[in-house]
Amino acid sequence: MNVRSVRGTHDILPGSVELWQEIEEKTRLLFRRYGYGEIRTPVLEETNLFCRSLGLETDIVQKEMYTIPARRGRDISLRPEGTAPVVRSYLENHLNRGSGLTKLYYVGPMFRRERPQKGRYRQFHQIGAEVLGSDHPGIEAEVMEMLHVLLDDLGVRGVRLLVNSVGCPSCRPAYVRILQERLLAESDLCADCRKRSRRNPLRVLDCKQASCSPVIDNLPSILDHLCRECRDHFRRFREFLDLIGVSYSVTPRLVRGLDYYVRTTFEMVTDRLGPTQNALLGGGRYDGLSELLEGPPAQGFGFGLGLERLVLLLSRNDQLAAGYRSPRPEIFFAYLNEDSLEKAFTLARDLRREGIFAYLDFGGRSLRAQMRLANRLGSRFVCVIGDDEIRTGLYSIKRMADGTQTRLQQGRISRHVRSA
RNA sequence: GUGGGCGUAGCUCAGUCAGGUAGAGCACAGGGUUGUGGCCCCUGUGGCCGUGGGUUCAAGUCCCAUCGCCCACCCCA
Repeated sequence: MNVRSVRGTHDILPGSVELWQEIEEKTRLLFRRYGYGEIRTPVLEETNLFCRSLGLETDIVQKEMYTIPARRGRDISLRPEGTAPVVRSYLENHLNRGSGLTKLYYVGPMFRRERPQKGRYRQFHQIGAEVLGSDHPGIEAEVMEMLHVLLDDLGVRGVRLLVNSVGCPSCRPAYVRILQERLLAESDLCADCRKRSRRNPLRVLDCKQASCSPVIDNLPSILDHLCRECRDHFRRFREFLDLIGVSYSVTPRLVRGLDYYVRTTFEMVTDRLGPTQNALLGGGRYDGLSELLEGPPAQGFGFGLGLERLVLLLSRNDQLAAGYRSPRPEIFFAYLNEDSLEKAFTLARDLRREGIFAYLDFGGRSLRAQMRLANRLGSRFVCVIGDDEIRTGLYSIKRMADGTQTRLQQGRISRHVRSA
């Protein structure tokens, strides 16, 4: 076949889609308990939305967006992430009216034009949640606790929570200057880091090159340069985490890619996805984002979780992935000729109307082949229809488990299937 | 964008080193059983050997190019 799915995109087929459904169902149920409402925003947004919110220097904006040219200045792009669209919708639809706190979650596809790799695709899916209208550190801990419960519910083990504070506009610039001075004086950095040192020094902290590690380890920590408010916020946040009993490690090197983050940032990582694709989910606070979009001040906090990565983790967990079996027919109608097919056709319809899973094959197979099919599908009963049955009005019903067979009147079939 | 691996039946893969009629298992279809599944046995369908070019009497196999998939780097979910 010469038509294939586009690079980096994948079909989710029966047999694996059920795991996705289970994840989504558990998520919806849980998030509802925490007061989140679902929001569905368009997959297309003005390119500008992402340029302004994520930052022009980010990889996403620089090279990873699928952009469709449109009227000058109004190009549109497939969304590369979920937070900016939610905030856009929040502002556009005045969702802040009424209560001070707005909790929203979403599930859907995101698009980034990168080289596909294990756990990273061009169309991928995220579950995300955003809390708008509060800058309280407690809500941050609540989100993490909720995620903790979700992963636990799903049977994900071995996930570590990393937390950090990246400061705010009043303290971060000073730190970045100090950092940059130190970095420009260093000679043992990789080529990328030398570039980053000039353009975006914070990103150096994220470098995974082994050769850069010793240098990075000796750099000043942002946590030592937070302003009083940020320091208090971060301390309070950790107190709440302790209170709920969620364990974490403070990771000053955790900077994250997007410009809009302030104060608390976090990731949940696992070593079961490889050394670099280790982030299962990530997020943080973005109090200035609304203003970047020319909205009124509005604090925000949220996360995005990579569904493909979650599925990858769970697929190795036999009880969830390998345990799936397609639904088994309760009764399979096998027929011998065209007349009996018509009878089977109407009988199947009647039983389905009673809520029974009735299976009828149109492959023109021999009776033997139909029996084999019924067996392979795991049907509990098979009804064989031939001239005898039509003449007498008594239908042969075979229980596949033990091979016993009885003859029943049409009206009795459903009860028989149900009872056994 | 850079590097590595792999493209042979619907699926999983042998065959490539040493050029000589295209293979196995599973799946599918028919039969052994004229109206009855599983186990077993027999038979059968199914391949531009990714694509194009080159070398050769002869290419799945050697050479060149190209496309695709996977993995890794970068970065992230």
